[in-house]
Amino acid sequence: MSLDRVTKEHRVESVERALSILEAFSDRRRNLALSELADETGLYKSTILRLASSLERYGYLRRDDASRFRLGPSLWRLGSIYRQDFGLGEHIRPVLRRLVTATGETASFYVLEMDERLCLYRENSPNSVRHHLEEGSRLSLDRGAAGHVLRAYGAGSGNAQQLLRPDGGCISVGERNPDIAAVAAPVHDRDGALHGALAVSGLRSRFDAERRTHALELVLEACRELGTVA
Amino acid sequence: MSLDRVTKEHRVESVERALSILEAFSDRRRNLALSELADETGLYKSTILRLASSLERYGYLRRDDASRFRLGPSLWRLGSIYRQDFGLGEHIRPVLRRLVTATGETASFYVLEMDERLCLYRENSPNSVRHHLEEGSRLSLDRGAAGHVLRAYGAGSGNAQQLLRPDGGCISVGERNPDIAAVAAPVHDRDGALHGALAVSGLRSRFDAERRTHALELVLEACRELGTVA
DNA sequence: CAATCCGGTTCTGTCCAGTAGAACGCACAT
DNA sequence: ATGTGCGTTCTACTGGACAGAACCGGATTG
Repeated sequence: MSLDRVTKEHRVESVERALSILEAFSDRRRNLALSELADETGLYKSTILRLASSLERYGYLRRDDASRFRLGPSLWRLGSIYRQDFGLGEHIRPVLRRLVTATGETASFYVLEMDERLCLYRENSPNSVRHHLEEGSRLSLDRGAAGHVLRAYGAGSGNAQQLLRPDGGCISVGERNPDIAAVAAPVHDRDGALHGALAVSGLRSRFDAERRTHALELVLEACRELGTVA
Repeated sequence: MSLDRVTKEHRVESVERALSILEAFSDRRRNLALSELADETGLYKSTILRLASSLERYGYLRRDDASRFRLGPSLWRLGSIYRQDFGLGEHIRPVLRRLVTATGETASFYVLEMDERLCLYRENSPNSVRHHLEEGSRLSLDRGAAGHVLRAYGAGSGNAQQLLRPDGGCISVGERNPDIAAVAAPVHDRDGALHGALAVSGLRSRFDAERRTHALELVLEACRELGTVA
């Protein structure tokens, strides 16, 4: 009987213990002491040291001069391969940059992963000093224009359709962050399947209704352009 | 007795088996069949399926509609945290972009990891159509201006010092790729420790001796600027 | 049409890999 | 001098993980 692979019973407990060590890190917690890892994962320190030794050997973890653990270079290397698999290569940054220039706001590209969105590319606006979000960030799908777009086109969520405009894009104001407004639209690949969502976002005080409408036009046009290379 | 951590005997074989599955992927081989993974890793297919189940569950691997394995989103997310740890945030892309604009060539930032260099940031020149190198790429240290710089300042290699210019930078022509010339210089952090190397590279037919000298001046200036934020 | 091949999946007896958790050493605080 | 907390080492014990055969289904070949 063929179970769904992700939920199937097969598992290797040691591997999942090791991965749970890696999962303890976040952009707010980029280095951790042994005791902190023990607290976070519930693993014994001796267990962590053994697992960490293997992770270090393969470059997934490292230890700094103060014996604190940090994530290792193999993650960046393999993560970059994951991103390359979306096939946007050298095309997306110029497109994002044009959007930044034309709108004065930050431009991003998100993909749908499970029940979240993941930021693959981001070009910050020189104007946005406290709009801090990094490539690699995970965000929810239930707030923000890009979340609605990914939910509507990719996750088959009926209610997200209602949040879309007739042109297929979406505008949100102060949903994920009260001060931020965003516009987004879907990028489809040649087969018509959802590839990701292109978004422009900025402080709502500057990114007003008129500018949002104009930005969405530019985003929709950029999505059509990206759709020809995906 | 305190052994060097990376070479110490402790290891968890199952974890290293799982990681060897991830290591089978590269930018040239972004999706693999079960049999290909078996060939590449030497593991039994049943072993791979068990290990892969855990990797999938944590988002490190996924399977597409054709049952081929691909790297998963967790690698991009954690890899981005690794890159953030270098603290270059929003400062480096504008610096790289200025170098691209001023020189007409591609600009990159590399860090030293073990006995290799790893590309963390890259801004491609619109001119360079076949100068294909991605963020995340690993390169050797023994060829190319950036490799020499990282070896000289970070790996304590005596002979690399000789390849440096009096101003601390380096120029290379056709070392790693016969058609490519590059200039590079070190970025130090506030403590004076090596942070990474900034490089500009392009086709040697266009990136001639005069332009390289000028580019190196700009790179050295940019390195000083980046040194104040690292 | 039957036989063969190949890739992916399932199953289970066996064994040793991996864990739990105590003990230890060291630095720092009281 | 004593107590605390962190990181490291050690080992008896157990169940996690593997090897590898068997199976299934689709594609190919004769």
